[in-house]
Amino acid sequence: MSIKLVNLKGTKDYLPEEQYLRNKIRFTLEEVFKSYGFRPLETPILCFMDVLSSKYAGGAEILKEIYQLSDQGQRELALRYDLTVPFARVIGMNPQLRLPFKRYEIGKVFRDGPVKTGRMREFMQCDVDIAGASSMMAEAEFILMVLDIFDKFGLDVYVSYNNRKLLSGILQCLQIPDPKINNVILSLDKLEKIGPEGVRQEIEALQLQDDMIERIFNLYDNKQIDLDYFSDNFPNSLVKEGINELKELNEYLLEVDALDKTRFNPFLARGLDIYTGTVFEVFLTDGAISSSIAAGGRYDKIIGGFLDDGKEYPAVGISFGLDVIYNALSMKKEFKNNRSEIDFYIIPLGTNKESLRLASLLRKNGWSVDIDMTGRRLKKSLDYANKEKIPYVIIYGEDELKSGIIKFKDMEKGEEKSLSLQDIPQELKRFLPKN
RNA sequence: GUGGGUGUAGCUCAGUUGGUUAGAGCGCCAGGUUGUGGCCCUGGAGGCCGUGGGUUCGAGUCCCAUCACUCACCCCA
Repeated sequence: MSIKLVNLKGTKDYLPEEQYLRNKIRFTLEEVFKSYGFRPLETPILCFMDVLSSKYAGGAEILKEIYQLSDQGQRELALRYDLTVPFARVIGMNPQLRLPFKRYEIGKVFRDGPVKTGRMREFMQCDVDIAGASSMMAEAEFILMVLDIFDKFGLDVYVSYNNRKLLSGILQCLQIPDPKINNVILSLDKLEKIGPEGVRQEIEALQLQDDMIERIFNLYDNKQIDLDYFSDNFPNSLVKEGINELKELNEYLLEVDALDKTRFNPFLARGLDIYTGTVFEVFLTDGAISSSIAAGGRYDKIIGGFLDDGKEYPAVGISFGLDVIYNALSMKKEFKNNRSEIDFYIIPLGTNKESLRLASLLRKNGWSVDIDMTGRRLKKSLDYANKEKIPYVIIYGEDELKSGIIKFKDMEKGEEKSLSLQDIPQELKRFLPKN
């Protein structure tokens, strides 16, 4: 009986065509991360369960989604479900690290949760965080970095942002009972997604007093909404703090000409317990993908709470969804029908040894070279090169061996040129300059 | 977790009111005489018709169950 070849639900193989673009995305991300002074960090996927599950503000929900396992020593282990806990652990284990500590990590994380499109159980997370910075300069740099990155990808995006202090403070002012504040925030966060009517239904289901609901929606209906409006109408220390932070951030954004790419959205909330201040989400301007393609915010309490060492670790972070970016890019036509990464395909016709030597020579000169090793007919090999979208083919047969002149074929144009074997690297550079 | 949809070749799908050897296109491999691709022609490999029961002389087709995938809500980055 044969084994049934299947992947685990929520996992998948990324075949070369797809993986090529994924690698490119990853490379671009890393390049920009580095240019903003973030340094690479890699942490183990395999963790101790008690470290992963201790005192983390993620709450009990995420704990259910942790993959658990044990080793031969009966230790209770788990697969990491995000990159923030490992980040905090590294800070705790390395007190000599100078703050602010800026790192990025790109790696796989695992969640045993529901699977749907764009949501796997094993997936890539690209996190960039800075610990030890309380200034809004951190947020400004992150937003700037986001814009740089999507500019490189050629994707038109805007950054929606808010401050959690503002939203919570307003709701406090409205006398909404504490236990329900979170629910209201969650509903308001869906304004863009399900519209005001949907949100109204959800909030009405919370059985708040009617005048509270009306006041909430008055806010939404008021087009003139700005920071001064909030500070005038909601005298509350939290609101004030939030507004000051937003104002500081706005000044920075103005200075770096990023205001036209950012939108203040007073109802943006994001995941509940983690964020303490600024929150932001990145969306495609054309709305081709409705969910956010990157998101982050400030979480000043998490690392300190996790380490419990009496110190404070104000932190800001952002997470990029590799798969979402992939989806966005693959919708653009210039990313379809990508030519092969292979520059030349050598077809030996009774010249295996010499062809190997030629391949080696070309590779030393910086090209990617593939070579036929099946000995199949010439037309089959040409067809293969054609289907693989390899741009150039070199035909190296016995005639060429004798004359020292090989045939060099442009697969797209169909043109064929004769080139002297002696100075082939120089000749080929004229057709396909390497950078 | 709730509700809907779909399961037939590697992929996209046909498959009449139940009827005998299960189909197409694409892809893959090979051939259409010696070393020239993209088109065309021919052939080949590849299916327990998701799985298990039931109805029937007979089930890919009808019924039940189950599993998987998928979409929408719920929840969650």
